[in-house]
Amino acid sequence: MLLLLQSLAHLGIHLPMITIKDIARELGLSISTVGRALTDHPRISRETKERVQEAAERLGYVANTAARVMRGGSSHLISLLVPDIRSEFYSMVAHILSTGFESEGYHLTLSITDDDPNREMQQMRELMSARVAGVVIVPSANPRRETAEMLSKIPHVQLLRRIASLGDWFGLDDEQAIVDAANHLIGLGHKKIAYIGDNTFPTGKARYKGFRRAMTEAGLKIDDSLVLLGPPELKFGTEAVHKLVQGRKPATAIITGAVLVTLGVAEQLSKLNVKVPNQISIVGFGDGPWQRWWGPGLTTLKLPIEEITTGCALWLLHRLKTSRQQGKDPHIAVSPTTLVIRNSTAAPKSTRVLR
Amino acid sequence: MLLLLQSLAHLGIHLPMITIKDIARELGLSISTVGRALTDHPRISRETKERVQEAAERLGYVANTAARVMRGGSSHLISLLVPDIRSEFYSMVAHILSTGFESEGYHLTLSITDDDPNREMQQMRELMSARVAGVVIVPSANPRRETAEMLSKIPHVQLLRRIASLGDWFGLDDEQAIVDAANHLIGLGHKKIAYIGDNTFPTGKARYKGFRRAMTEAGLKIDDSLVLLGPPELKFGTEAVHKLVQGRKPATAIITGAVLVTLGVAEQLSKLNVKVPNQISIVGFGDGPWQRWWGPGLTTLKLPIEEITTGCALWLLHRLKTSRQQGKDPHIAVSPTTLVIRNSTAAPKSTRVLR
DNA sequence: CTGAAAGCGCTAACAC
DNA sequence: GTGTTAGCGCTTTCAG
Repeated sequence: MLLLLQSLAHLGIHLPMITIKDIARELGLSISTVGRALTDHPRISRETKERVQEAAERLGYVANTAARVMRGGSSHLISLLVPDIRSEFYSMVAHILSTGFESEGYHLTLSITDDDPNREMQQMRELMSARVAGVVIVPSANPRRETAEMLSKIPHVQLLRRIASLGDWFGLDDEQAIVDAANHLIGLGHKKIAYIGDNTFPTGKARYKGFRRAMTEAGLKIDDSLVLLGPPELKFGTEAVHKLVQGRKPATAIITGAVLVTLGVAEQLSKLNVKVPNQISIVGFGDGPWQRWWGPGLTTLKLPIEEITTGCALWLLHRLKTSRQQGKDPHIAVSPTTLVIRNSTAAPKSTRVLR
Repeated sequence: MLLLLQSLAHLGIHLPMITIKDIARELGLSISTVGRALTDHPRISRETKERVQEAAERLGYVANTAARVMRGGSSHLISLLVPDIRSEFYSMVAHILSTGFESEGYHLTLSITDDDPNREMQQMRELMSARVAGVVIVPSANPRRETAEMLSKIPHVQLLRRIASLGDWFGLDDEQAIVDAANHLIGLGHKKIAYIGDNTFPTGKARYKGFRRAMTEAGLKIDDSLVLLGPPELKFGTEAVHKLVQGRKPATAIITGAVLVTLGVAEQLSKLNVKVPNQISIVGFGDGPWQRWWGPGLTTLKLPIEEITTGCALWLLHRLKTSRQQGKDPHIAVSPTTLVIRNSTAAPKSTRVLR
């Protein structure tokens, strides 16, 4: 019989799933007894439990999540909303979350927003409809009000990017990161430092602020023609390099303020055969395997992704257990970045000549 | 009232969701009328539909997927099971699938198997329980029988790796890929070619077979001490390089037969300061940004990921529409790889000396 | 210890 | 054009 069913399945005939009712009929028990046996209810005899267990396995019974959810139970689904999972950044996040949640009985769903507030809202609608237990979101620059409303109804955490009105957040010390990068260059004697980064997202603004702060504190003037602000995308990085190269005022160093921008800039510098660090120094944002191999090795800001993602996961799981949140201030966790110095940064030519 | 509800929500008090019943009460209509209005039923007056629509939006109604699923409807969930989403490879797959499915009203869930058959089985149980509509799986080397049984009950496709008994598959022409790589090296005059790859998965076996075939067809002897077989992981790649370097018989070229192995080998060659292609040539497996920048530029096999993933997505969506599969042979789609020649391959020293 | 029955939210067959 | 009702699979009272 079982074999027959399987061969039917192999033919692509998808049979109805086995339910608690089937087991009850098979064993001549009532539905509720079977249900209790399956949930290890104390007032069920061991013998009955064993019989039920055996029958369940034999018939290939799989509990129906939908039914549980309908009764007000959890979907055991936690969703991750990111702009683009191809980023090594976000794929690392997804991996950690998926692994971490699974061990707690939760399952990860993945939504790509492409930084489009409408897609983001649409995805959130789906998630609300599926009654996801929780959400980890890297929000777009300007989430729709409806998105915020939906989020407010379920446990959620922001990751990396922060929209103040959305509550809890785990992220980087963005401003200080760029301050560190700039100070490193300033310490090497650079004065004409270009900044290529984002100014759309709060994180981007913070990084840019860090750049200005470091320059100001060092008593250096910021040359506006060396500040290129745009979306945190690979394409913007490549274009920015073009502009920089074509501009009259030469920079002796570049700081990039976003992961993909760094990739675009690096790619373009290679393509244009710019000598690093002879012609120009560069400090990147984000570290991984390729940053070690690119040109002379990229001096870059290493981001504590594992750290903040793990923190984020633990926090959300905690929130899911303690159903009711304290009506307190949002939880904010800021993690520091680390400047990894390789060979893409050196003293500027003029300085070295003067020495 | 609405404002009150929202402020409550902001305090973390998660209210019960609005149901079709609430709308009915609000409007003094019956439940079924509201239900029909929401699904744009023909026999409902326009006026009623508009009133219902308005009320639904005002109250923030979100349909309950669980209820739909319980009635035999689709969960609109499609699952992707991969060993490790951090691979640029699989994250690309995830991105394409998520985007592609979303436009068809499906949502992607992500399961990490870590190539562990038990985790794989456990994940599948969860998915069956959640009544996912379909599954895209990169199977582990030896899936548990129960995993196969569960898969047989729902529409599914294998991606990249293929277990014959699991049916439909979209993958690469693995054997031919390595034949191309080997022929390139053989054409350059290499005779002592090392192969570092996997021999656990069917795909790995096919690649290794390609290596042997190319060597045999060229009349070259395969030196077993130059064949290093192990799991398709970064660590194995680095270890393999160590063994190769310590071995007495020197290879003049390396072929790597897996993406992560390539990464490990490349990393290790850099670390050991091996001159490429002077001391040794190398052909990698898989292309991306870093392969261009690594050392002199890595000659490598470019994989048509977008192509096979898109094909895979379309096929699965098709299967979901035509509920009943033809009881025919499994659908097999093989896509060719492309050898991208950069500067990590050159004629072996001895040959050049002789010229 | 076990059974009967209600109800979660929605859809659809059946009234009117 | 709209209302009534049954039932999807499961949990959870309430009865034995």
